[in-house]
Amino acid sequence: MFKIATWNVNSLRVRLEHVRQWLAAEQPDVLALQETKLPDEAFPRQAIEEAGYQAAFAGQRTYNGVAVLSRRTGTPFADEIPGFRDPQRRVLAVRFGAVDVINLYVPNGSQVGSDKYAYKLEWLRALHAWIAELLQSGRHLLVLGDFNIAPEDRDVHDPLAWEGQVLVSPAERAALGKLIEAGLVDCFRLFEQADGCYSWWDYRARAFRRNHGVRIDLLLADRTLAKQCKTCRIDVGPRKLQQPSDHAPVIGEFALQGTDFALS
DNA sequence: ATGGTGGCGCGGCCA
Repeated sequence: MFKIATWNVNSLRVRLEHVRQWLAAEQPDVLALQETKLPDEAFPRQAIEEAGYQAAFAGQRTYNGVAVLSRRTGTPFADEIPGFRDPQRRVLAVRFGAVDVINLYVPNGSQVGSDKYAYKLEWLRALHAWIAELLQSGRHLLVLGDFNIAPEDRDVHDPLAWEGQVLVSPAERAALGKLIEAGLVDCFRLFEQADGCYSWWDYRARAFRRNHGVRIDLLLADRTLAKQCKTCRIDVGPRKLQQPSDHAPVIGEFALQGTDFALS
């Protein structure tokens, strides 16, 4: 079984021990991190290697920053959306055998109608072109990360209060819908899930204790890999720790049967 | 409640 997870850690420096404890407990094959908030020269490579993982990273001071931790050594092949120049480090794609793992920290968008919102939609347009091209070329994809989009109203604790806001606006959901139409599957919804499953809760107003959350951290797979997905769940455990990230990890397990998927 | 909390880095931005 191939186990892969995504986690927005909101500063890897602050959350390093949470990450190390979680790796030891869950032992995923791959962990995609977002908001590491570290320049590459400050990446805690040694601490990650001591935990038994290789690290690829595209870092940035203060904001953004992504990393892919893995038991096996992968081949990084993109740290930007091709053709979309961006000083913000939000993308890291790593090839493991026949599977391309694409780790994303989608822009938040701030407010509907703002410059940051326009940037988010442009970013998602460029992402779609890239993903569609990879799928058409027959690559197997696992696209995961903090999408900053809640796919449906059932992914939002109070859809009426959120209506029209960033994370749920129709244009953002349409952009996610285009990724799905291109040939990706939201693995979480392949399985029966309890009501009120979320992956992010605001630090403010005791939102986690009241489960006032949204599901914006996603694991998407191409249709072939999706058929081999055996589980997908959100682990709220780390959100309960002292000084937690505001996001919880999302974990998927794949059978990866067939010679295409010999991840050697 | 145009607030609230947290990270970065030391004032103000970002989420």
